[in-house]
Amino acid sequence: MTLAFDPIEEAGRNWDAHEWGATAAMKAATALTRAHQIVQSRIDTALAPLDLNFSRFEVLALLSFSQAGELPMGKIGDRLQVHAASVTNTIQRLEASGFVERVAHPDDGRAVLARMLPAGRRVAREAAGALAAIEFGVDGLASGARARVHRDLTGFRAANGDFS
Amino acid sequence: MTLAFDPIEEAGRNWDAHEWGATAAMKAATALTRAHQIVQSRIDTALAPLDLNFSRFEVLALLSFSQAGELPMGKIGDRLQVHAASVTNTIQRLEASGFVERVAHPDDGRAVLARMLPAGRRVAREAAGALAAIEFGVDGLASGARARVHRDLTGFRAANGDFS
DNA sequence: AGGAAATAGTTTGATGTCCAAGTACTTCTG
DNA sequence: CAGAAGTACTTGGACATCAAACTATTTCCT
Repeated sequence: MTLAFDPIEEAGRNWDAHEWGATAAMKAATALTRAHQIVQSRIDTALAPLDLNFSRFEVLALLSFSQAGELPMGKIGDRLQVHAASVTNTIQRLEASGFVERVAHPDDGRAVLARMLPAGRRVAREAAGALAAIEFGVDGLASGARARVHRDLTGFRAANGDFS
Repeated sequence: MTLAFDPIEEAGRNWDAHEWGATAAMKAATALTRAHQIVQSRIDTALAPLDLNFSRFEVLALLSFSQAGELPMGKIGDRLQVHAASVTNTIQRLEASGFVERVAHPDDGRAVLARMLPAGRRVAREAAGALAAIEFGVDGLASGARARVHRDLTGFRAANGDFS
């Protein structure tokens, strides 16, 4: 279903006509939402054949980059900025796929380590290739636009306390 | 939980170190995702006291802008680019809140019209004010950045067939 | 040392989204 | 004009996320 006009521009005209205010902000926020949906959908499509979605891939990538190939659950949640319950769910899914295992933390009886298994390391590399091949879904952004968006959104994230 | 560094930059360094490729694309896509999460969360927080979320608000806005204050379900899905099943769900929720009613389409026995009720029209206006007050969550983007992001992402959406 | 407070995870329940299948109605076609 | 094909919507199931309540363990404080 492709519309013959930009629904965001149409919404902007209506927004103005009704004097609802902040039209430019509305258009920027809505464009951001739509663009995100497109990117996410393309990424998930590329990862589906590998029995992964983006969340699960992010966990595998994080474990790939860690020294020992293992991290406590909480650390994973902090880094990926997702809720602890979501981490539990994601790790269970990865465990069911045979990509990670859960082991007790040696020094802290409360903590659980997620540890990468060989199949996980293999699929992570493969998934990275699949994502690079589709340019993370943003090949529709020329390199200039890509850098601008990255820079502007990084400033936005900083302004909103995403990191400091 | 605020990290003391940008996790996206950190991921970029690891990505490079492991030669996983397409680092710039990865950073742009990830920044887009995080920025979207921030905006969405701020919008939903602003709308929660009105018994709305962004999806339900979008439907009310669309109905507010329509001539008769009513639209067939399918039309709503097309415009907002969401699945028909999601429209059904969203309208049921709005109906339960007393914001819309569902009536049979006069000319097409298959179709159902969602029709705005007075309470819906009232809350839509109120919600629009609440969103304008927080600048749709993008007040962290200065007007220059806002226009750039809007323009670049509109180009991206067009390149991906979001409209033509 | 010993109880209060903090921390790490899991579980449960509410939301929301999509896909696939099903129902009902309309339009197309020979 | 009857059967085939298409369209509009709903339903049920899978999945993901988050918030709140709960368990277990550790740390802090006197």
